[in-house]
Amino acid sequence: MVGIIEVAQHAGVSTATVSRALNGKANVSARARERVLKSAQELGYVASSSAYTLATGKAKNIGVVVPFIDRWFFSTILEGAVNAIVNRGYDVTLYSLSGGNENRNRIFDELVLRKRVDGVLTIALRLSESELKKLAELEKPIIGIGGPIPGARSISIDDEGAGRLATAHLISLGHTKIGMISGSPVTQMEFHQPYLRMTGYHEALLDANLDFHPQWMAEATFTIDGGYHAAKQMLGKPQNAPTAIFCAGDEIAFGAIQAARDLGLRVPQDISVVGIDGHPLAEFYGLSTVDQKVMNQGAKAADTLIDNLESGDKKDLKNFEQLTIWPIDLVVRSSTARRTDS
Amino acid sequence: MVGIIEVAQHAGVSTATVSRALNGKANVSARARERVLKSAQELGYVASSSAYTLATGKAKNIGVVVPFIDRWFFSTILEGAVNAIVNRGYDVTLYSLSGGNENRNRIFDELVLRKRVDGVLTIALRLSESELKKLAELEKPIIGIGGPIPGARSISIDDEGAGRLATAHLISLGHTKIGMISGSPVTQMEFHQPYLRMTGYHEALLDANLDFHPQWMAEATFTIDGGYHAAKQMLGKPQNAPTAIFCAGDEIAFGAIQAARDLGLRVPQDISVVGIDGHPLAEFYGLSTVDQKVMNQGAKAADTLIDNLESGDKKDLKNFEQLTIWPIDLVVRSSTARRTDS
DNA sequence: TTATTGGCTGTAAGCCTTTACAGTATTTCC
DNA sequence: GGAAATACTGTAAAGGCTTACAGCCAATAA
Repeated sequence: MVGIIEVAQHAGVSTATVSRALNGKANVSARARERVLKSAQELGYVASSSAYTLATGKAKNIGVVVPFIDRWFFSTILEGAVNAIVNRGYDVTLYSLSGGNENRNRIFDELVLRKRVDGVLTIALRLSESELKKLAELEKPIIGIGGPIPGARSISIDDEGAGRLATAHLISLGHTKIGMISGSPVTQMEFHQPYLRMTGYHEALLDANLDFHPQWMAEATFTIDGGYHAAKQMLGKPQNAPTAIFCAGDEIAFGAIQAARDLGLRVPQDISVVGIDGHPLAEFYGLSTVDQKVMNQGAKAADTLIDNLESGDKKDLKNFEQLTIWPIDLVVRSSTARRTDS
Repeated sequence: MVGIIEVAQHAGVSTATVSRALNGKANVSARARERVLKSAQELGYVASSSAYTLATGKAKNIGVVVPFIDRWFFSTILEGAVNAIVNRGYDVTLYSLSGGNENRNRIFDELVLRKRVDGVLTIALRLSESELKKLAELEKPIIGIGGPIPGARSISIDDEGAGRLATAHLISLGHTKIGMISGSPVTQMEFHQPYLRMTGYHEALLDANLDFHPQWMAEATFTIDGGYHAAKQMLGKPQNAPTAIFCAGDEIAFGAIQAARDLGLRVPQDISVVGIDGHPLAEFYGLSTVDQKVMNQGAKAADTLIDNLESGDKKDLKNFEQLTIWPIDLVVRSSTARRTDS
């Protein structure tokens, strides 16, 4: 295994100069730098990251914690975050909580403590008091996506506003019988998106002086089949069915569209459907949706975290609470239309 | 920051004893061990991983390389692998190639070389000559999922056999006009699954003395809308449409089912559809499919890799080529039925 | 009783970098 | 030409752990 000493000998300089040259530090003559670079290249030398970390205290590594990997929302944020992190020259250590909650303690205790990571990015995760305390003690910057984190930085859309926007869109099309299929939380430790989106729905109804009917409210897992079954129940009732449905997520909406069709209802003539997300299949299904540019959220959070890390500014490392509201955008397609009196 | 020295003082022993006790080594009296554990607990001590790695040469970390994260197949394997790895007490460093190929070199050069990882798990990735050489030189064990890797260990289903099995299932139901929607590779550096599955399809036809009609062959991206569009073309032709379709992936099959319905064809009465994968939505769509237990593949590969790593057996570290064929299983649901003469 | 063994324990070297500090060569300015 | 500043360069300490080796003591054997 070739180390810094071999490179130094090969280049005819000291290890200090090799280190300086390779790390782009000042105080290295052009000639020395060139020779070092060439030697390192030739010998295929790359500095040991553990020695680097031990000496500098920097791990060049970001810990990313997700509740699940194999779901569209999480994997998409992850994709955005991972690419952004790698582009900044950092590695990512991935922790998934899907393996069971007993891992959770270990993750926060050991992995962060062990100086494996310089900072932590959590996705759609509420942190417990003690977890926050631990992270704060270590002065590791944290950033969260999906909801506010007490004492730390975070990025989230305005879920309530998104619910209001989607519902208002339906109202503006003349709908008065508007149902909602909400999402059920997948784990205990998530944010209250479903609840907030529902609140937005209620507010929009209230603003328009529309009644809320409990039978127009359902809950489903954030999947196509969840949405399908819920919508089938809601739309299958012979009378008093809504003419429009707001779904808390796009996948739910895809299922709802499917269910409507299976019931012989035309979308959008007989029933309008709107979702939240901006799922890649929304285009295919012609789904009108509140786009929240999921992948970009991951990238943005990662960049913010690393900016933070690198802005030697100590004050920045203090994880003062700060919630950045991520913009959303209503994309109207063919699943919503003006209400037709039938 | 509390280090091993503080723990040693607190417990009234030497650092050597602390290290031995914490790592479960022999030659520590029960009393000393207990006191060390208690002190470490009280002080909230966890050994620095960089120091550990530097001293032992072990990173307790597995590098996982995927072409994409935000696609069902990859994220599911990843989920399985990550959970298995964490259960073995290792971390996972995740590399995605989706950010562009210029990252690829960096990943193999630096990240592995830098001793960040003890081993590498690649998912659905063909490795180049030089990448294999690099890994071999470093004597880092590698394992791949999705196809054979020259000179290294790998796990894969028999793609040709899967194609044969799916097609034979349709044939056994009396179908003679059998189409196939193949998948298009997403990146250059993937295995030839689409091609192999197609070969299996051809073989099965040949075995049954059935003709192959080029117009019954289409290609689609591995997505619902890809399958939808391809199937619509194939089934939309007024005459000589197939009565059954074999899709190279479940998502393609979902789209095909959709397309058939939109064309007024009943599944399975008018058209049978079979896929490959075992996607969680297969149940919902009633899709007959060749289940390849994707998540388990990830877990199995991870466990094999770590077994390898820990079986101090030097011979095992030689990455002798070895392809483990992963079992598949035809799951028959309601999307396939006996051909009815129409 | 003494000699041997075996179980524990501690000291200190080693893992591979980075970087403070001191030292040398070169340039600049009177 | 000499002094002072500048630009490099090298030596060696530090970072926090593991572990080889030597030392100690109590237990066992003779």
